[in-house]
Amino acid sequence: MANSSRINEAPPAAVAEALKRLGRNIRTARLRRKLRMQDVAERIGASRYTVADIEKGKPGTSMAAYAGALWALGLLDTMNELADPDRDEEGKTLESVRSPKQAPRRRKLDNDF
Amino acid sequence: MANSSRINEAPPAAVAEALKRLGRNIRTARLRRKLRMQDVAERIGASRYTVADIEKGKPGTSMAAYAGALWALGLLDTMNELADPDRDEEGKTLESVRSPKQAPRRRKLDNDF
DNA sequence: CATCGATGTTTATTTGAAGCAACGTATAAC
DNA sequence: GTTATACGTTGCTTCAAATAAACATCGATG
Repeated sequence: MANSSRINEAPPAAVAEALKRLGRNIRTARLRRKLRMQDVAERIGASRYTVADIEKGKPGTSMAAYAGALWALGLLDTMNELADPDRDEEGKTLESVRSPKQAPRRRKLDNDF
Repeated sequence: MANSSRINEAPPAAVAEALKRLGRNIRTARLRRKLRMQDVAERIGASRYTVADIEKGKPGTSMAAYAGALWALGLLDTMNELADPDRDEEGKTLESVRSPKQAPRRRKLDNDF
């Protein structure tokens, strides 16, 4: 990354916690399968240091690295439900009759929410 | 070569597809909530270009950016099941009686798996 | 309890992610 | 149809993600 964005430098607590839990889950799955960090690294074409970052829940590490780790462990299918529109009940309620391809226009000094 | 890892440059097809689906899901959720890319960007402290990358499923974009987008849309809880050890039936089967904190040692020329 | 591989940590280096500005296109609101 | 805004895309700059080497520590296994 470059100009350091807040989401990577200091993510909201809920996000940071979610990443740490994901990292712990990935580590648990790896150890259950008796694989070394390097084994996972080789399967996804990365270094063992990147796998270590994933298991620490490092925010700035790439999405592909995380997804690749899941893939290497045979857990990629657990990603399919992520933000699944069919399960997004709140979203379905909010949706209007039509499905716009763009967000609605805002007035210049629209300071809502 | 420093920053270029295969997982970011050319992820496995299954991983690339999972990321694109996730990006589409996030876009659907955003539009249902009638938010602009910039609205989501401001909530997570990033630029609209990063949100655009997320919705395209760009592999190299940070995990925190993806998780932050889910958080901004109230969908972070869908991440809790990711690689959940309790649901990892294959992992539980593979696990030995004890839970080692390290992967087993390998011989030097161990070329298995 | 000794060995040696797995993992943590540091440092240095390189490359690409992220920001930003600018321009063009698409679309929704009128 | 007109217009203001959302979105797509490109080129450029900046700085952190990723790598690798080196060393320390942890821990599985005999």
